[in-house]
Amino acid sequence: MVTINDIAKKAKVSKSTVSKVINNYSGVGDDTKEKVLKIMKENNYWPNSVARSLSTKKSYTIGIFGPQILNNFFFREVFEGIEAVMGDKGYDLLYFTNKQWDESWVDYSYKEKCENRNVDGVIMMGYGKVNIAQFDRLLKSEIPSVFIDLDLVGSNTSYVTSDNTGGARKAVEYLAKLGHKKIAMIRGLNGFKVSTDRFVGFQQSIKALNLPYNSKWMFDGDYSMETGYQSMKKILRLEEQPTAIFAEDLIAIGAIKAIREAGLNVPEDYSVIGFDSIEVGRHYHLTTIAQDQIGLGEAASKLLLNIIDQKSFSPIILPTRLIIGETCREI
Amino acid sequence: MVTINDIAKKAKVSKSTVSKVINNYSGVGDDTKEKVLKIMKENNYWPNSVARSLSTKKSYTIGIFGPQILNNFFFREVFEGIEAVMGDKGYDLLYFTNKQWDESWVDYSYKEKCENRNVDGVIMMGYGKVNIAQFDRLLKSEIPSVFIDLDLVGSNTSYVTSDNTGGARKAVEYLAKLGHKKIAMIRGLNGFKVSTDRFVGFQQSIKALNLPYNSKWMFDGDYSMETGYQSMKKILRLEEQPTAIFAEDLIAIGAIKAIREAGLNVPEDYSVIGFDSIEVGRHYHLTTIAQDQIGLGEAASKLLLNIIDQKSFSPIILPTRLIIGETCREI
DNA sequence: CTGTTAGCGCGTTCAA
DNA sequence: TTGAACGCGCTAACAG
Repeated sequence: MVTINDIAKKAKVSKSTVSKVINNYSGVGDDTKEKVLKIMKENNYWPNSVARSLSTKKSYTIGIFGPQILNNFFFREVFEGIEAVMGDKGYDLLYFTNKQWDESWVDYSYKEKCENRNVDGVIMMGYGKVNIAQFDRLLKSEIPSVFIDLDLVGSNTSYVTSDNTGGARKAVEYLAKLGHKKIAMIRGLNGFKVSTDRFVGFQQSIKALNLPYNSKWMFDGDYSMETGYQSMKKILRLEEQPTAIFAEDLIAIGAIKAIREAGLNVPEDYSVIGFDSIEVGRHYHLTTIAQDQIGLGEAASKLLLNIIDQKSFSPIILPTRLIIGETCREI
Repeated sequence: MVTINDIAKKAKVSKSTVSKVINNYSGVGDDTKEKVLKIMKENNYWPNSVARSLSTKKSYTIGIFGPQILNNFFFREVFEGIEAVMGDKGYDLLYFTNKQWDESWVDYSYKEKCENRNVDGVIMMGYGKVNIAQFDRLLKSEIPSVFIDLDLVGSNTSYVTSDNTGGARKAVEYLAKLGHKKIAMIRGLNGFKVSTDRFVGFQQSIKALNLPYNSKWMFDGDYSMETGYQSMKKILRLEEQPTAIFAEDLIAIGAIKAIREAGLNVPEDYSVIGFDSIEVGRHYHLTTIAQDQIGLGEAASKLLLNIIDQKSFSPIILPTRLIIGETCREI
């Protein structure tokens, strides 16, 4: 590896002069500067980030934590948005694996892992209310951090999320416009803010539109097709039937599967509206409330960069959008 | 941030003694060792990786390059395998964004980017034959590297891939067993080794089984539903019709769409067999040749660790598996 | 405008 | 068994 010393020797100057050229500082003669630049290029030289960050405390690295990122098609798109913005600004991304240091640390040592790698900031995604206690030391530290879909704030912490409450209202309002009054909701992701918010929005609209609320039409589960499938089977056995189902995309797909297995059809027998707009949903022509996943990643990145620059740390709430597919009908 | 000096002072020993404790070296008294360990724990101390890698040249970081990783559901699963193995071994993953240093570098500076970040090794994925020239400096360097689906070898370079040739043969053999003789193939990913290999396997089987080969049944395109859709529309207009279609999953799904739009059915009118076994395919009950994506990531990681340890660098070819869905029928 | 020196946090000789 | 001194590659004060 070619180092600053190599360049200095070849250019017959001191390494601090080379350093000044690298950082484009003033106080270097035009001819020496040119000479140094020439030799740098000839040798494919670029200053080592690791050594650099040791003395500057700036690594141009953003840490990423998330227990479910890689096997989740939602976060995959968020990641895409992060990459675009951070790449433009000259940052690389350090994905922290689940490696553990010591049994006494388990995986609550976010702060130490960040300090250990000198990251300039960290994006946390895929965590719910249940994990909050784990973030204690991180939140109290000086490390700039942005949470996705978890409303934590602090002097160096903020968050980005979609307008889940408003999105759920949109879903109910759309169904109501089509004439639906009896609406079931299947929730996944228990203990996650997104789920709570959507439930709140659902209830707000039910009340505002004077629609009947029936606790038998409310279901809980995890974020899976299976939850939708099993919940829908229960709905099918109900005496008083809803005419529409509201559920996150993957769950909605499971529900559709159960409906079809029962010899019924969507939207003829039940209208189904999803939430998220994941790729798979498009193959079902699912009517859904879309989030802007890439936008979430971009917004999180810009917010984090602002926090790093000590500019602003106001949370960002992104709007949702109704996408009309073929799974809802007028009744 | 608490450093080795803080610990040394609090324990009233020199920092080199602390260093010896950290690295579990011999030559430290039991009582001093215990005292130091106690103070380390009390202060949530862990040695800084950045500083450490500067002197040891070992960063416990694996670099990841890939132009299409994040928006590709195939590589998402590969990534999952990488994370599992690397996490176990104490490595974190550095995802290189598309940031550029200088117009004269464009994005061919893999070697320098690796050196710049002191990564211990690098996994390259999503590249094809067309990119080979870009890897010249990387391959000639000492940096341990593993390519996924690109057969590059060297003293510190190796690769991992699926048995694409054999997989394609399996597909044709299965169709032949069902009575199909006239088989069309739609290829995506031009310029990529996987595509070439699959085509070779296809032709081998056609020859071995004495099936008719018709150049009008061969189609090229990119890896997209659209390619499948458009190619299938052309097939539908052909005088001499094939009875079965072989194509990568996403392409196969596009073909199915075209078939259905024409008022025909799968597998009644055409049998369709895919390759890859991506998640979306399961929603179509696609018969397909499955690769082990997670296994690819795991194998690449283990191979890279072996190269790092100077153990072995033999390429790894993973077997494929026929998954019988509902898109092929006996004729 | 240029070079010398010290220090970032850690590992590694080599004396003591 | 311990610690002082040096170096990893770079930046930043400070002299000259």
